[in-house]
Amino acid sequence: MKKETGKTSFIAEARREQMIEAAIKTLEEIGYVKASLAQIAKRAGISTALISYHFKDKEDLMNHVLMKLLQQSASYILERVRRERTPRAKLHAFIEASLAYQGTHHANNVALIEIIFNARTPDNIPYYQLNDEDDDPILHELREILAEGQKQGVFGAFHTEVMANMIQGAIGEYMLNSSLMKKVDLETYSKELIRIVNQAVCGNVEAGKEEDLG
Amino acid sequence: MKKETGKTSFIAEARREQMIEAAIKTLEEIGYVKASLAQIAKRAGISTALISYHFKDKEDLMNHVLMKLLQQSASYILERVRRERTPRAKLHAFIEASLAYQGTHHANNVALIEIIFNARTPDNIPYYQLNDEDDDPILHELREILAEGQKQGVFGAFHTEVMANMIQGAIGEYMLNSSLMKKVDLETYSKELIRIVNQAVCGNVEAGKEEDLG
DNA sequence: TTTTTAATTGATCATTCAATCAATTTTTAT
DNA sequence: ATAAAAATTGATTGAATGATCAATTAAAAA
Repeated sequence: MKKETGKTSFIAEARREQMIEAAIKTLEEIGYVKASLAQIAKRAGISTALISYHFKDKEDLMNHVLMKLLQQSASYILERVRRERTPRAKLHAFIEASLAYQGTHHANNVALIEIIFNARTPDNIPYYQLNDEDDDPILHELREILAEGQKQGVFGAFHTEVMANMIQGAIGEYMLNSSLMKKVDLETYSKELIRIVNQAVCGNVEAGKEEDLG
Repeated sequence: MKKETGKTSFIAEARREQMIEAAIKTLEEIGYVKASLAQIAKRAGISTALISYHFKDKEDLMNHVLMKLLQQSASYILERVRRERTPRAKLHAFIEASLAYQGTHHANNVALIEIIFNARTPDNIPYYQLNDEDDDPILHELREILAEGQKQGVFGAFHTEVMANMIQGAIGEYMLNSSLMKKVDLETYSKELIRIVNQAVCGNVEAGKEEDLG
């Protein structure tokens, strides 16, 4: 890892992967504030200094963790959405896959939350206030599904940006609100949310026309 | 503040209030991780030791800040909801007030987020995973509005718990997602969200009967 | 006024942490 | 086999932090 070329050896890459996994486990177990390099190293079974050797600094490590978490959930969801053909089926798949991922990758979600709400850029801007550079690919897909449904006339009139974020918010709520998790199991929440959203997007196409809707 | 009686002098109470305000400002400006007692004291124009004198420890201070933030937003929202009479009007007021509070109390919301996603109990449980003891009074009100609307027959059939959390999630999304704030202004988001929710709760009361809805 | 109690401070302590470095082992290249 | 580069470690450093304490000032009670 001494050379500045983009190349990294297999062993270095494996180590980095190992550290990223250990970091995720650490974040889940004790949270960001207590997730010191020593704690992460302990879980990886290595020395603290080795982390500094493979990553520029702690922020660099956390950024790699974050990237991995985002890519993993995005590919999981998008893959399932793209199996479907119609906007309605895609929308259902989107909600179902988003919630299913949370159910099957709990540690990942906790780690994601810990990083997003704790990490800050060098100029001290919290990650949760960062506008995802280009754009969140998941939200982008959701927007496209909604727009396509409206174009095809199977969805009614509504403000797509607001609808998309409402759906995302409803999905995220299940991840954040643990008392909700206790009251409603994942399957029920998924099924009912799909039903409610379906009702919301179906809309009253004629009635909507009286006003200028986005 | 030496005596263990419940009484606190006026001056002590004012100081505590001042420190809580300084803590909110600090949390907004530099975030929880960097919000050391020294930073908070600096913004309050007092010495670090004085915080330890008036609060048991840092966690105690943060708990007081959190309580104040929760009470303030709850009273703001609930007061406006209770002015309305019909379930539909109450629901609209709920959404509008929740979003309006965010718009007019930005610092408070940032501080709230910082605490909820960073603070942990002594046994290391993050606040965001805590089931609000009894129950969140805001969510409770929302549930009641929805149930009452269904009872009166002005709302259709839907799973109230899921609907309530979907609405809360949609509201919270605006607070958390800053790229959304840039794309859609608060007034538009509020108006459109009310419209969408209205469509969702109105429901197709007859069509819903074919299945067993919660 | 005097005395007692409350409020406030500066200094200090022990701890924790990220980062660094020289030294050592392992891997790769010659 | 040997030299060179990469990987890994233990120890250390310097900075930051929460908490504590004796000392000082302000307020309240006597």
